[in-house]
Amino acid sequence: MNWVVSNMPASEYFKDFFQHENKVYAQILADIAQGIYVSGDRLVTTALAKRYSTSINPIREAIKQLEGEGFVTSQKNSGARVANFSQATMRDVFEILQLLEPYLFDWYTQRYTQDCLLKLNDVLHQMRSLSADEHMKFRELDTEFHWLMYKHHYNKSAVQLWKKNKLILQALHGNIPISLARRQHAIDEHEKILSALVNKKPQDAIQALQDHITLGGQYWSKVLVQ
Amino acid sequence: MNWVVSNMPASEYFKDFFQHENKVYAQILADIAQGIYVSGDRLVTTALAKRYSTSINPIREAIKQLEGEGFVTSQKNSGARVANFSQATMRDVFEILQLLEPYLFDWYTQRYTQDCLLKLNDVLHQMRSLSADEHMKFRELDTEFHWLMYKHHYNKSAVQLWKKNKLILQALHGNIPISLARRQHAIDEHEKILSALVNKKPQDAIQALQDHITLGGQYWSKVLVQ
DNA sequence: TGTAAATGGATTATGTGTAATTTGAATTGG
DNA sequence: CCAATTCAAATTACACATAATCCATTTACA
Repeated sequence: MNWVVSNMPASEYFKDFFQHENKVYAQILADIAQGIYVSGDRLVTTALAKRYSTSINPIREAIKQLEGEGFVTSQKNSGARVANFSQATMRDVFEILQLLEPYLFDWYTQRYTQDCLLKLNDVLHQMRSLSADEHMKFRELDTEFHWLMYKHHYNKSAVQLWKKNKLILQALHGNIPISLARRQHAIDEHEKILSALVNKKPQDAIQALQDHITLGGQYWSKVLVQ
Repeated sequence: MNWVVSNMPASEYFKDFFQHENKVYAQILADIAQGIYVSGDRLVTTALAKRYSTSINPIREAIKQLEGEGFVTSQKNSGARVANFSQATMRDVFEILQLLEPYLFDWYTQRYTQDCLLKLNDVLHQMRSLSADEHMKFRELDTEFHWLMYKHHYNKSAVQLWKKNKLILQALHGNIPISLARRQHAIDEHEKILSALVNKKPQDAIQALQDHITLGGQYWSKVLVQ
């Protein structure tokens, strides 16, 4: 466990992704997403209270909330731990995303404006211009690309669910670097989605999105096997 | 707000649906599902502490967990309320169920045994033999029918998600009676699913399930409009 | 002597009481 | 009739007491 206090980077269109009024809750979650606490780590209330300079109760409540969201598990009289994000979990998460994303995306294909596409293009441009070692930043931009398309969907529960599963993936990936090949593929896939949107071919866009998710899932399951 | 302490009925195959080690949490959730607390009701910690004869902290933690699960919303310094289960929420929930159920069911169509089908048939038989006024019991059996098919799915997050959304629906329906016509239709739809399974026609079964969900959604959205 | 059970102390979770800040509504005054 | 103030009630945070768990060491027995 690493004791650097996390400091989520926030790009322009991405600020709203991690925001939460409860400071302690947001910090713990960000620390889980950043891999400062990893799967299975104990979350000792007294230690966290010191770390975030508050008392035990706020910590306990934040942990309970995270437990409700599935990021944390706890056993009676034996405290809380970061949830077991195993390989099986990743398969589960990917399968849920595979259900959700086309659903969320479908709405977007009927509502997007020129301005939206410009923003997407901007993010894509940032992805291209990243240096080879900025893995975290790349993943963040990838998520941001999708976030821009889903965030205004009318089904807020579905959007929240997507966010939650994305965060779990982020926690699972941790700091594992992405291969440059996969990065290029991801950029290409995003490009394909974007161009289908520009050319007003929603069916192609949906197909491209589904391919993108499947390929991403395949890549990560291979990487995490070893 | 009605102050009868809830007492969830539990049929044979359904016991595991509401079980939770935390007594206070389970009680509050059951009370929300039963409509004892309805959408928008304040959850005053001191009152709940008296009601469940405990102190404020356990109540606060249970509420935080329920907040994480989406059953409760809270504003800073202004306490917690039962989440706003509006009509829009119902549409959202149905749409998520529409994504989830075929996914969960697909696995079942490849794994069910003769014994499973007998249980399903048993539940169906109970549904048929209910008296006209047992609305709650009917809905419970309906849920149980689906629960039997999904509970053993490998994707536990998806199963939990399904449960959560089912509970929200239950809270939304509250004690609204079901028309006898809809009851008969529901029975017919279940019958169709079951017979497709018996005849080993998984595609037909999945189609029947999708129809069943769509028709249920249509019925309830009409009922809740007035 | 080796292994398993038992013991005990330290650590941590859980539950209760209490003080302080905030809220929201009723009351008062203009 | 509207605005400011006051006051009760509830939330929040904190300190403390109790109870359970964990881990290392010791003890008992084959």
